[in-house]
Amino acid sequence: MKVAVKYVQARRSRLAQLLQQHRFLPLTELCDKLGVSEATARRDLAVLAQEHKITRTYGGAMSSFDQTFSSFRERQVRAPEAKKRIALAVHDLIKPNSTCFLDVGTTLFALADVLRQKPIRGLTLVTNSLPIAEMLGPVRGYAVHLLGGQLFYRQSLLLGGVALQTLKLWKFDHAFLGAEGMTAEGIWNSQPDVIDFQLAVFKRSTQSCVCLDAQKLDTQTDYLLVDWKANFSLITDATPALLEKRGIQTKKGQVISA
Amino acid sequence: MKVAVKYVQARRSRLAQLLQQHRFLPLTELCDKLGVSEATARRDLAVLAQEHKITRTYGGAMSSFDQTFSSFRERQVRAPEAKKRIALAVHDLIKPNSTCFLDVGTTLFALADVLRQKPIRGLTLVTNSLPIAEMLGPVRGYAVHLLGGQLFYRQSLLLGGVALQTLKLWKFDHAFLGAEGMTAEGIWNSQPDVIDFQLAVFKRSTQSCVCLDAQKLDTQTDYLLVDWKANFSLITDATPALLEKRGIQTKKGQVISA
DNA sequence: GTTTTTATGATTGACTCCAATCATATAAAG
DNA sequence: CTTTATATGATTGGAGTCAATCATAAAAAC
Repeated sequence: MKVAVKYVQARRSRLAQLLQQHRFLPLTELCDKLGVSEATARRDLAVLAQEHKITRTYGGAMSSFDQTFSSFRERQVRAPEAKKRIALAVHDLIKPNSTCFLDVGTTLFALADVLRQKPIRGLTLVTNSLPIAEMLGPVRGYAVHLLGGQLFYRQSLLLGGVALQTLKLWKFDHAFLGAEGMTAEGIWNSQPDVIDFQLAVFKRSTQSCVCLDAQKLDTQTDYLLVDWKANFSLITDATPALLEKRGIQTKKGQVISA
Repeated sequence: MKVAVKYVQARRSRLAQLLQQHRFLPLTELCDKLGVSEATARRDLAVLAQEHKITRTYGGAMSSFDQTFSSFRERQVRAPEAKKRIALAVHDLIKPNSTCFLDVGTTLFALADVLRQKPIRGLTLVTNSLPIAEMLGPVRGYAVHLLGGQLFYRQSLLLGGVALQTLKLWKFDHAFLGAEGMTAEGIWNSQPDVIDFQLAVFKRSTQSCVCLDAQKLDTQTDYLLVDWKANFSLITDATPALLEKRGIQTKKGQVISA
């Protein structure tokens, strides 16, 4: 039984929109929502797939537009077990009702995941990482703030003058930062404006922690963030013996082992 | 042929991680990536699904964590055609190399989608909406900035003192705002801090536009944003005749019809 | 008003996916 | 070293999905 062309187009529009709102919908559910048979839904999906408006899977469909910070999430995560251990060690440090800054990076993302799964009461969390904000935003009892700034999409982070300016409004109990490497000389990163930002975070924090796994040992990039005399803690899965073996001389109590 | 328990656990961890990095993977691809048979992959997926670490679908799997601003995206979108027309009308207004502010709301999200599909060269875009930042972040040639502030996850927006502060750093060629309703008296919204913020945006914009579809006619909420004497443009699919019929007296050239 | 076009749901046979079962081989336990 | 447990891949039969086909009914065109 033929229906009017404009009804068909409206139905297909609504179908595409439904799939934009859900990550995946099985065919039977699409039939229910649209009030059509499987055969009709299949034909609609075939047309929309051909127009690249949806993505077809076996038994269902999803939208074509990938609304996640895909370049961040596709990044190869190395040493996930070590990062998880560091994240758990950090979790043990954080007290209820405290204010923490979370930097960008896969170790901090692992920390966000632990904070999501094991919430700590009354936390105020400040970050410039959009995936971390996205991860922790739904957790009841958390007040999540973003610093703002220019969006660097590939790294899923916000930087620039605005971020530095809004940073000045904050005072953190703890700050948890990432870096690219650590050597006998200190902690290294590869972008000067990231370092500027991180130093600014240091200044505004009662306790500043750099979270690095053992794979970052002996990695030196272009810019020295801090040397070992500076006032910060290192949270790492590398043992004190291993650190000493690599010529890293830390102060008493500076290293927190994960 | 039995393999060690720790190999099984490592493989399952890697499987969960793979699915965190991709929205969906078919079973055959998971087999390829993990180097196991379908039967083994199915058993692994069954275990991970039971532990709520992944979501199983017919023919494949995806991660459990829903990494989109789901409360925003699940919101019922009404009058999508009208919103699309308004979005296209706005697109026609925007000149290359200009600086625009995009507010929160489903009409502005439709605008973001048009700006994604039909990019305008050299735009600087400022927003406090995370889905809009996420949508436009990947577009080459766009500089996307977020204002920062406290994350209101359900509305997927940033508000508060920080947002107002960082707003002061900007001057917009155009600002495109949403609202809850319009009557003979003016434009209405339902939250005072949203109105404070929007008025601050008005002040910093050469041209301020409110984008409302006809469904918002005769809708009055708690707070008046602006009356019709104020200096702003209305971009709407409601005809001038319909506006006049509802007792809305606009200034010459104030209404841009979509 | 008549003819043509086409969208629909039902049906069908082919294809894909699935869990259960089994034999085998290795890890784990004693 | 022996015995037990269990992870694996292959196989199987059942379940689910799929596109093609068809009859029907209404929209569209004339």
